[in-house]
Amino acid sequence: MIETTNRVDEMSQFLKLLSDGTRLEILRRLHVREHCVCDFVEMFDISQPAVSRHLKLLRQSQIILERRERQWIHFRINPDHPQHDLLLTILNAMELPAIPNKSC
Amino acid sequence: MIETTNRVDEMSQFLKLLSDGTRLEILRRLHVREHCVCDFVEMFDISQPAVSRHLKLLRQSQIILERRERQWIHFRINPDHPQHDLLLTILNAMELPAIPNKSC
DNA sequence: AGGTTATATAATACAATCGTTATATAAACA
DNA sequence: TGTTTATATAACGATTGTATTATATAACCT
Repeated sequence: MIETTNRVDEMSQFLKLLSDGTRLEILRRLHVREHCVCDFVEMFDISQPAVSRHLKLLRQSQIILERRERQWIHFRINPDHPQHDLLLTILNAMELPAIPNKSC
Repeated sequence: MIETTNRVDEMSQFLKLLSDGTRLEILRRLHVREHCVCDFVEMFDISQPAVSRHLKLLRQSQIILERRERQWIHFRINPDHPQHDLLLTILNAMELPAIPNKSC
């Protein structure tokens, strides 16, 4: 049961990281394309340090990767994260369902 | 963007409910079969009121359904919950990967 | 070198979460 | 009716999460 407990703990940790609206929105944007910190600072109604902290949590858990280019730090989703597939499923589940075609 | 924000909020609320080890374990068990409160009280090293509170959160959000039978209350996963498919994906992601057969 | 821009960290306050113990309710049973 | 069993609620405390402001660091530009 230790094996199972670890899996539950890992999953609950992972889901905890996704269970914040700001972080989910960050990931939703990163799913579309790379963004720098300043994009998110503009985007949200919270302080720059608050944004920085959210990004740090996602980075520390390897859900996102960073790349410095001159003075900007760009973030992107890490496709090699163990739960990457699940992340995509969750992000897709937030998209609007496709509008069905009338008469193909 | 209001539409999107709502979707993000709903999802983060949903994931918050799943981001607790005890609740994930409860759901993992309910995925196998119905359980009564007393099963969970035996199973975990927390008090009966603590178990009751976790079940209340899952019930209030309609992730699980309850059924009273004599003095026991039985819980089961609600297959009609809007995020039911996602829940199953998450529960399955916690299972051990199948051991590949050597030479079929 | 000094100023500006981009980002991170520290200190702190507040709110949310999760546990506990004590108590209430509801059904079963003697 | 009184007791036992199953479950829920209330009150409270400890821990964690998330925000803020102030400050530090790092890169770039005169």
